[in-house]
Amino acid sequence: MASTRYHHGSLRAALLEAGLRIAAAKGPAALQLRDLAKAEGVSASAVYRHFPDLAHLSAEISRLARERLAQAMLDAAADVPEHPDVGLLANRRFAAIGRAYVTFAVSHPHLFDTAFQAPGAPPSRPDDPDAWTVLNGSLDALVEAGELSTLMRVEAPMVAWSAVHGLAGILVRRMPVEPTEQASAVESVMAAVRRSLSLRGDL
Amino acid sequence: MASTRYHHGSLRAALLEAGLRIAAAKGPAALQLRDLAKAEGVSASAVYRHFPDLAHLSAEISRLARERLAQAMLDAAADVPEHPDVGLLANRRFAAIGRAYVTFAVSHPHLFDTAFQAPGAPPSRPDDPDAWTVLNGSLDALVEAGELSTLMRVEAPMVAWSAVHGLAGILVRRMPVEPTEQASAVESVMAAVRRSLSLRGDL
DNA sequence: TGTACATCAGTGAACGCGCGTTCACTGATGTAC
DNA sequence: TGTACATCAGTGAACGCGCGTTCACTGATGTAC
Repeated sequence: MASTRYHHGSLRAALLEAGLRIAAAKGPAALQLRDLAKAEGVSASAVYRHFPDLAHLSAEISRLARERLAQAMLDAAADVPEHPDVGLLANRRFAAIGRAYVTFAVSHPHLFDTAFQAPGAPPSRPDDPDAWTVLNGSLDALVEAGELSTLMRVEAPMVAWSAVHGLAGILVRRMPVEPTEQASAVESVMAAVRRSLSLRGDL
Repeated sequence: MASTRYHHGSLRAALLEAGLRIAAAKGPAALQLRDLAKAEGVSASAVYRHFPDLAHLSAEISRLARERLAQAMLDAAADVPEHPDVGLLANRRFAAIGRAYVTFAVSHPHLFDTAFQAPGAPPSRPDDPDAWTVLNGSLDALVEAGELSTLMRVEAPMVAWSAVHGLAGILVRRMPVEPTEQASAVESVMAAVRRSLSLRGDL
């Protein structure tokens, strides 16, 4: 219905969506102004009605990619079924968000790259949701449930994030890991994080 | 002495060195054929005497960056003083190569990016030295010294590498970590890896 | 309700730039006799 | 030892391309009266 209109109506949002699509398919280097405009059937100069330049546009797309990742983590945590043992539940949710992080990276490697590429301009607003905040919320729940000591709580974010972020990066670039080993690699690293934080091993 | 000669003499090697210098200073995106040629005072087309195209040249530079990283790990291990307790020594060397990995990334962030960027072409020969091999050698030494179980040995490479690679990536992109926290973040993650592999805590 | 007009959101041609690459060439080097 | 010549490793001008961006413009929209 919007295809033949002279006024697009929501070009800004449409450009961001097209950017996510293009980035997911071809990687952040494929975010080119002319291609983004063409994807929406619009002239290249129309983009400048909504963004000062390409750097700002791709910064927004990068932020959206990070938000998708964070949302995948939230969704994974919400998918964990309720359980009377709140400690077990908190452990399972913590595991779920870690797994979701790696799964997102493997499923959408180009989007993962887009999320953590230097975007050339700072995004206009902070990530919402934000992966770091989601992780810390999960750790707070573990402390509240008495599953994680307040001492461990201090270093837990860096320990957990380093592990899953590194694993994600390794799997995305397919470094020395064969595809068959991927699943076991994920479980190995998740279990290692739990051991290093003295969390339960059996979930 | 080679500056005014019509024949450069060792242009291939010089281009690779210039590439490392440029990549270290400005990142892998700055590896442009004309700039590389200019850095050696040579016409752009001279490059084609030594490389089929830019993709192959940058693939070699990327490989050299990875080799530098691996060499930094080897050097760090070699710098650990000898000790009668071979178990302690193996632990210290393992810690040293992990620290060296992160230190290299923080000290040469652009080179770290260059090492793990998709280079557009496969390198002409395998990495030598190779970081993955160095890591595994270090783990073998731990097993030989009776410090690491053969069961843990299986998953140890992915666990250790994920942690340091992830930490390196986080610190390089300065995500939510303030500079003052960097040193403690490194020690936290290193200690976490040791705990997760049931290695000694006191080195 | 209808009309005038300011404002908004597009068009499309053009610009300048810098990129990787090609091409015909030429100076330097090494080897055969 | 000196010379002819094939080969190697450069030059430098040119090409085509695609990029982000600018500019004068015009069609569509909404608001005041």
